[in-house]
Amino acid sequence: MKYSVVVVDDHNLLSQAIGGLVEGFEEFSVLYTCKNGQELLDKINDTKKIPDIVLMDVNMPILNGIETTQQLYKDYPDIKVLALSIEEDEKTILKMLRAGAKGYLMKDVKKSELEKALLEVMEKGFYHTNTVTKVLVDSLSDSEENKIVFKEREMIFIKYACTEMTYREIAEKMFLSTKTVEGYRDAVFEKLKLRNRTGLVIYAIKNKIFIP
Amino acid sequence: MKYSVVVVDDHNLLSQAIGGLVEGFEEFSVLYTCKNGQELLDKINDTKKIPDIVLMDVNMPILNGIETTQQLYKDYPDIKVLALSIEEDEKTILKMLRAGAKGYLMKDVKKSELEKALLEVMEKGFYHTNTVTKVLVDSLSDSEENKIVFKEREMIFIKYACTEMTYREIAEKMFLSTKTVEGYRDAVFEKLKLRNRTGLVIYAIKNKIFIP
DNA sequence: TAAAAAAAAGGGTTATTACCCCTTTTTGAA
DNA sequence: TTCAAAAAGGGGTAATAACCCTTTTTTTTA
Repeated sequence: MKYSVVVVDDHNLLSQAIGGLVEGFEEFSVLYTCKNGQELLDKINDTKKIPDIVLMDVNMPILNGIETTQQLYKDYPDIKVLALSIEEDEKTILKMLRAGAKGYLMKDVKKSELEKALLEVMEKGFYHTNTVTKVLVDSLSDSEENKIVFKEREMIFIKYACTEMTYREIAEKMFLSTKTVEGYRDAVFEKLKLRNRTGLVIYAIKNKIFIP
Repeated sequence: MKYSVVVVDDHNLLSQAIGGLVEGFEEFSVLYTCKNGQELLDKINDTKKIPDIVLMDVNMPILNGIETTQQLYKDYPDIKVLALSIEEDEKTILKMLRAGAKGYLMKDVKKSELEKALLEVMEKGFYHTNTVTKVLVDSLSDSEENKIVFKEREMIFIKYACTEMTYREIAEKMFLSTKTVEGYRDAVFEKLKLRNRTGLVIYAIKNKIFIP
């Protein structure tokens, strides 16, 4: 019995091409394809056709790969997700893996590597390229031994950032230029892999840096 | 013995004019004047010349009237603050009063009213114009009888706003246009008198609308 | 004391936010 | 059934935020 694969990608051409490759593999066959995460979740719920493995694009309209994977992992923990993306940045890779993906491939992956990845995910439970492994190791040193450590000034900045003050106002309070304050913001965002202040406030409250 | 007054305003002309008026009052005399809040706090700490009443501008560089009043109220609760501003908007008035101001006058106040206000603040503890009283009454109905009530959709919006999602992403999640989502934001900000999402996140966590 | 790290700040760009205005459609109650 | 909210959304704009990259000065430490 072949493993069943679902391809989720908003680019019709690409998803068909990938589907074609998969059909060519000895051990795999395509169950169906979807144009976005919502379509996948709906299809699984409606038809109960549950794939063994999902080849998931990360950037899709309606419901993106990260959110879809989270949802899927919650409702169907046995379905393996193998991420397939053009993006290679650390943040995205980590988010996808944290969401439950078993592997992360670039879209320019060779046929042979795709097959290898699919097989390893089904048999070993994961498949990681060197790039992804490095990201994992780096993130590990952030969360275990090294922990995330803020400098004095960064800590002060975080506390001010947990108010309604603009960066200009924070700069006035700290007797610095706004550019310096924005520098602290960038450093803190990088350390915590954040996109905006909303995330910082939640982090600060969670970690009792700021008590509301 | 006359009551001592300190005038804090970044406009030299205006602070001198006000100083002149105060000097003309039977019961008051000017102790000194300052160009911003920081200067006032420094002067009080350095010289220990503590005024009975401070005529405080709201919009000043370095340290504005709201923050200065908060600080002053914490360290010297006996010093009365009478706010003097060109701004007449609800948010500013409320912030100034919450910070501890005993009254709030427009800068185009007449000499006789200024004297009356100073006297009443010293003798009755407060002086409020009709405008300010209305703002107080309105804010009261928000915090006691009426309470702040959010509609269903506003609640959902608030929960999404407590993530790193942009409004565009929230709109996609809620199957609405960004304009509608921005409408919810405006409504919520108005109800809570907020300036930005940072304040909303803190409010939501404080009030257990969102648990991080 | 030379090299490295941290702190401060500037320049520039684009996206997002916050804040107005105002219109249409839907819905609910009088 | 009509009147009034509520819900959804459009247009425009200025300020702010986020994201780059670079430079100078100060502090640390190897």
